[in-house]
Amino acid sequence: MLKFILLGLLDYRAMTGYELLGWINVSTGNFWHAKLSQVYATLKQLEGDGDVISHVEAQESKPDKRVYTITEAGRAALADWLATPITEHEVKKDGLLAKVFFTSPDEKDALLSQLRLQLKLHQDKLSEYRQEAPAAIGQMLAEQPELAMHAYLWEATRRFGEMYETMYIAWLQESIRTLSEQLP
Amino acid sequence: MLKFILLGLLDYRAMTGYELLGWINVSTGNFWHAKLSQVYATLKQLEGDGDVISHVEAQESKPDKRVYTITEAGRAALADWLATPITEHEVKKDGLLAKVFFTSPDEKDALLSQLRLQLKLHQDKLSEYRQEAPAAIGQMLAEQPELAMHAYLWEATRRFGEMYETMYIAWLQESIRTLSEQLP
DNA sequence: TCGCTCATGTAATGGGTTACATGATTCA
DNA sequence: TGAATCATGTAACCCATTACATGAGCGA
Repeated sequence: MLKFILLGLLDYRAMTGYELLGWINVSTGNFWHAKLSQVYATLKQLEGDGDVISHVEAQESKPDKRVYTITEAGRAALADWLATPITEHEVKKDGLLAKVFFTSPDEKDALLSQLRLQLKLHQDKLSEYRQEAPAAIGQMLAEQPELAMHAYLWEATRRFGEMYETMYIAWLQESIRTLSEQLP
Repeated sequence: MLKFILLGLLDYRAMTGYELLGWINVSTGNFWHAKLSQVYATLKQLEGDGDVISHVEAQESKPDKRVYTITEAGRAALADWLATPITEHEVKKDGLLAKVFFTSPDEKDALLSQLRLQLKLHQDKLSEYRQEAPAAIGQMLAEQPELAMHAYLWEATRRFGEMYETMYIAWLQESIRTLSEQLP
């Protein structure tokens, strides 16, 4: 539900669609992401539902921008979503696991090289969670010092990313080792 | 791509849509899932593309069934997909993390009880990976002993589920502990 | 001069969920 | 008697991606 991600961010402060995507990329990118086109489409839908309102601001030496502000109805919708607990186990989808599952056992070398490529991708992501992500939290706090208490929650989600990538790397290393022994 | 999951399963043996969903639930459910309606729709699409063919079989005291068989073109499409490496970091989506991120810091109690509910869900899932999942692999091997080499690959994906749930539980426990101290 | 940042959107298509519609057999 | 299993599908809708379309300013 990108809808709620946008409402959550607009609850911090009014922003344009372009700015929203910037925040998504540095903060919620860990657990939710979107394309700019979807951000604009969703904002339009939110405005139609009365959850946000917008106005156009002219700028010097930059294009005009449309700034979105959350409404009371929008705050209520957000609070409602936050208060609704998730009671089912959320199912993940992972294309790599699908390939591992269905690879033909005689394609051992191709599989192992795909796993080694993944290892590099996940190691890079891990160092991002350890370096860029804490910096992004600091940046957000610098812009909005009143959100200090929120930083603990942001940190918890960053920490998830760190633990997830650590686990993924451990699984890749274990799998590379055991499959290289087990497959013919 | 449910398409490739279905081709992968049909490469083991010919099956009906209903049977395919049964296998998805006990084997690939870990990394890919689908609704029955989507399975039927995707099979129809695959048949239109020439990747599978089907025929109807009459049964005693059961409804007629339509059995799908993979074609040479389907095998080629599957091999092609398997050979194409994933070169980008796959982005996950997680509704719980979204809620943690955007929860108001003064909703501490509501948040903690949502995290405790999740803890139970993930603990149940972990024991499923430790009990039902190995049994399902044994079951698949009993039905198709010629797939013995595939079992190493299936086990690798089962192991991912086990490690993922273990990590998720550790994160939940850590977050419950630290947030209950940090939030007011 | 080339690519990046800022800035906005629409249209077509694809992938997936929910709801609808049907019906026999078997087991508790 | 009621629920579960077996068995098939369609239609409407929602969410998301890709492609298209435009354009100024700035720094290398």
